Amino acid sequence: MTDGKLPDGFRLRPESMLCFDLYATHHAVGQIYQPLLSELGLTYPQYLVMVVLWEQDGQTVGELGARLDLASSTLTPLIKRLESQGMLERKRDDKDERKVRVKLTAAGQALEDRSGHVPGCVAQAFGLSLEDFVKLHEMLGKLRTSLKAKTGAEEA
Amino acid sequence: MTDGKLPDGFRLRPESMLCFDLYATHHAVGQIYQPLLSELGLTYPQYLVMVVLWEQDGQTVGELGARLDLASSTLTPLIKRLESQGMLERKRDDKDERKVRVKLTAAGQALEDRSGHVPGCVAQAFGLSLEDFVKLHEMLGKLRTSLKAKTGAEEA
DNA sequence: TGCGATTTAATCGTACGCGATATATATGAC
DNA sequence: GTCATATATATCGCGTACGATTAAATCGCA
Repeated sequence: MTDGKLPDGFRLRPESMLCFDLYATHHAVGQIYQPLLSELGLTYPQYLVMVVLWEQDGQTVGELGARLDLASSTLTPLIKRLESQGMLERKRDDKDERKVRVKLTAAGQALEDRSGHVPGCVAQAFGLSLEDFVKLHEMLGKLRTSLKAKTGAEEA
Repeated sequence: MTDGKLPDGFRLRPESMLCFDLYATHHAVGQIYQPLLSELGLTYPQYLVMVVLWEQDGQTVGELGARLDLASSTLTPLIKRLESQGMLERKRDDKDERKVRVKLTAAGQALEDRSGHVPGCVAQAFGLSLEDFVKLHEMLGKLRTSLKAKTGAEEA
């Protein structure tokens, strides 16, 4: 693969293209999350933001974006929707007024417990062995590292 | 994983969540495709539709949707944009007027050659060994099968 | 100190993506 | 043949997503 060549039979058949795999799998995962999250009043991207905040509260919009690979043009409206739902508050940083810090409300913190079953349900739907789970996690991480190096390469 | 339990340390850390992996990797792949496809005047989803049509021309909207896991609410406007760009034509099926058949124009067919470098460029950016490539393809396929069985399960 | 360059969010326009709904066509029971 | 049902696509409203731009705050450095 490092020579930029694909083996015969993999070329252009959508089912054999990794981009298609990721596209379709990402889709299918969304379908699994959707009913679980709608009970909590969250969309899938909103859930990811909450997960990141549950891990560390009070992050800036930029820090959330770095974690989730999202631009402010996506995050700002998304966060405002979560704010209007009472899950969090937006407040300018005291030291640096350019930054907006996102802090969970009590309701936002409480949602972590109410969502405790979600990872287990999803993991069960995955139906992967622990070995495959870890292997997949590793390979996707490696893939992302390679892709991001490539994305940034032309800018240097 | 089949017992719905995650090993300690994987719980809720976004970097360890497979949904996050897929989300972020899907993202990163989009970033790789974007500059390549913008030269061709295509978005990433539009490219996927074209790939499916290059494989077999004249499919119905429903068949395209089945391949790409997309509803008509997504496909209809997307296909209309491709039509207005002169890449394809939409025509009601003679036998069944409910169906819309999508046929490539000469320009749409010609685009296949102009896009010939894309899969190789992307594969190179992936930076995976052939072994990892095939393994990842297999695991994502297995994962999708499991997820789709789960998605349809409640409906039965 | 002053002022241009950089950083950080927000805004805008376009394009997905989906659930719910609408509309037109086809099918089947009788 | 008629009407209920099913199927195929289209439409609508909402919520992402992103590139380009804007505006405000901060920083760097002469």
